[in-house]
Amino acid sequence: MTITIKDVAKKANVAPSTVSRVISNNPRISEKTKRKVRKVMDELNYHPNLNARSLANRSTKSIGLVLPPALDTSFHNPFFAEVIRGVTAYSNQKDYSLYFITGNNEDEVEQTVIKTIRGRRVDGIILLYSKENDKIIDYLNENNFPFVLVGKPYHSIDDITYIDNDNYAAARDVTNYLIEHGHRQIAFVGGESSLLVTQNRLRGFQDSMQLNGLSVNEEEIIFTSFTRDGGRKAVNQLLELKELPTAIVVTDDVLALGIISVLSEHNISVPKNISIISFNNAIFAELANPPLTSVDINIYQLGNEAAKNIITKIEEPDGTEKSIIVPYKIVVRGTCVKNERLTLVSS
Amino acid sequence: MTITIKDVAKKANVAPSTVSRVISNNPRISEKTKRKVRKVMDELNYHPNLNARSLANRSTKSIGLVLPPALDTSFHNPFFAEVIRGVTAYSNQKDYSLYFITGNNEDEVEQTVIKTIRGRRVDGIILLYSKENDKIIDYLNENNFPFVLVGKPYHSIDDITYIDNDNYAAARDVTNYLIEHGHRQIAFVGGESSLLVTQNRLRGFQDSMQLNGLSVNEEEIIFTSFTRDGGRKAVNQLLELKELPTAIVVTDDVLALGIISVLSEHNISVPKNISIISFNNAIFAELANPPLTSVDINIYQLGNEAAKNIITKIEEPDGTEKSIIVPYKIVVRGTCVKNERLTLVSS
DNA sequence: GTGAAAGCGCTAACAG
DNA sequence: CTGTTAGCGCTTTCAC
Repeated sequence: MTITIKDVAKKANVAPSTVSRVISNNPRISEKTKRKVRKVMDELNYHPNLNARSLANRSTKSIGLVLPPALDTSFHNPFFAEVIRGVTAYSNQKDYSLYFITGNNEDEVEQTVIKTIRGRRVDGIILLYSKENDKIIDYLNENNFPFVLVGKPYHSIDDITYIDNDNYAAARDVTNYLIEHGHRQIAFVGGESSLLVTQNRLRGFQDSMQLNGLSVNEEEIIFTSFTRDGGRKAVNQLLELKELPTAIVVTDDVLALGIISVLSEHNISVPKNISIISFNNAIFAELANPPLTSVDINIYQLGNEAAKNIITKIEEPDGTEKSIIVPYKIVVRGTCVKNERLTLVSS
Repeated sequence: MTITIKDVAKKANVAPSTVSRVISNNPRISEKTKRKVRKVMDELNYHPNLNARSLANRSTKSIGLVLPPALDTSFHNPFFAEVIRGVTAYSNQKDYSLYFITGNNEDEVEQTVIKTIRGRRVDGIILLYSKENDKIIDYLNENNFPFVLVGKPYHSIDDITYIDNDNYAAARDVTNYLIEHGHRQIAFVGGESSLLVTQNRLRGFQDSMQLNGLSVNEEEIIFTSFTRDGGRKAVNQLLELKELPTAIVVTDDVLALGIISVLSEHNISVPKNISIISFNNAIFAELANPPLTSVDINIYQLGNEAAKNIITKIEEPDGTEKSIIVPYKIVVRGTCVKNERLTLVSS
């Protein structure tokens, strides 16, 4: 029923091996027979069986995309859709397919990764998130399996190729920006504290504050989840402070959204009563009310570079692919203004 | 280097076929040898080569997820992340993997679908969107390839299994809801008009209006894109009306977000000056400012049922899988209030 | 430049 | 209950 390489060979009066060579565009085949064979392939509407091919040549032309566990609130983050866009653009062009790897919890994800790799379903892996003590990264490293990380590695930073922004610098910039706008009491709200991106942005924030002679209390640093309850938790904690900060550095637009909404329940208006600056410039940052002042981290490019990196790594195993830092920039919109409140905090 | 079924067989003193049977948990193998073989598999850390297996038994245990072209603004819609969550939950449990199929434009998507299917990389397809004159759906239909559609088919509705909400009824409900709240002049804003979901919701809106003796001008029906510019375009068109509507039915939360934000640029506040009710109850509907009154269409369940459907279809080709209508409900939040404006429109 | 034949790692009759 | 034997559809030496 299914038409195979043999059918093509027979009809074109050549050997199967010749057809195979035509498929892979082997230069040792004459243009004449190439044309002849291609014509027959068209007539028969032939499409190669990719499993057979993968089995024979030990290559799948597929790459595995590892996402955080589907039950995590972060799974919904538009960040992933946008990285995947970037990945797709490049991988499609290079004729690579994407395998989607996730699970309901961390263990399931890990098991799926192992099964997929050992099952020889993919030639390489793109890890779409980075967190502390991640077993997957260790597995990949130990087994010398080609992979690239989107984000900063928790350890072995010199042995792992990664694509990331300079989140530390970005967070410093952002904090400096607030300080330049007259803010002195600034809080920090981040996502899960085990996420590397949270940690890096926190350090940038802290260093900027310190270098500017500003103090940060422990209660002004908050970790929470990407839900309304998460936003509520953060806001409640802020409300308990003797004085409300005049500005907040928020590590993610989704988080900012929730905080703004909950604040307005309390009749605290952004940016009039409090300024917010967040990260990622997700697609809806411009759709928010008010539109978010946010750090554009070039998510698309992050994905695109990751794809480029893993594919060349696969195709040139001896090549020495380097990690890449993607630039960022602050996009000023409507959540951030000069501090009008008189502040008694002195350096 | 790679350890195969033969290695396991040798070490366990059985034939390769026996090992194969143990893997597939064939009941005709004694518990004793099963244990023995499994022990050896563990010791050798054996994992089957899935390509070889797929080649031999003509089944991949993979399903293809077809997404809209990555360049479409709709690609970012959190809808997809949530359906995929639903799909994942079920497919993981059933030990199916997911292949990610998309492209930069419609043709690319179609080519990728064909290559993937003919290349025997997947056993079935879940189509994650439904639009007019979709070639992919025709291809799938003509080739009798197992697939299920999330959304309503454009044609051949009796030959295609689909998972959808009753979007027509939902839109009627929503419009009735606004009318019951005193609104008389109501506008409609939808996404791309070629999307079936847009069409179905529009019909529901129109019928409700008509049945309530309310008229709708052509200019009060607007199609636009999921961006701020899209929102701006819609708002501008509304501002040109002799009188601003007191309420809007919006087919998607993302759209609603943009409209609310642009309206507030014009000092038109939601819900004070205009009520909005939208669809999907996306993850950030509750995070918006104000939180969106939205129709919860149970996206997760949509995905879950789709997975269930396609997998049983694959495993029982003679079974008669039926289409499924997933329930919806209006979630009242903060974008919708009673019409306070005096209206002269009479029925 | 092209063909013959072996083999990738697994499953599926068929036999016993 | 288990082993033997042919493939699945392709690629890849090795000849010529």
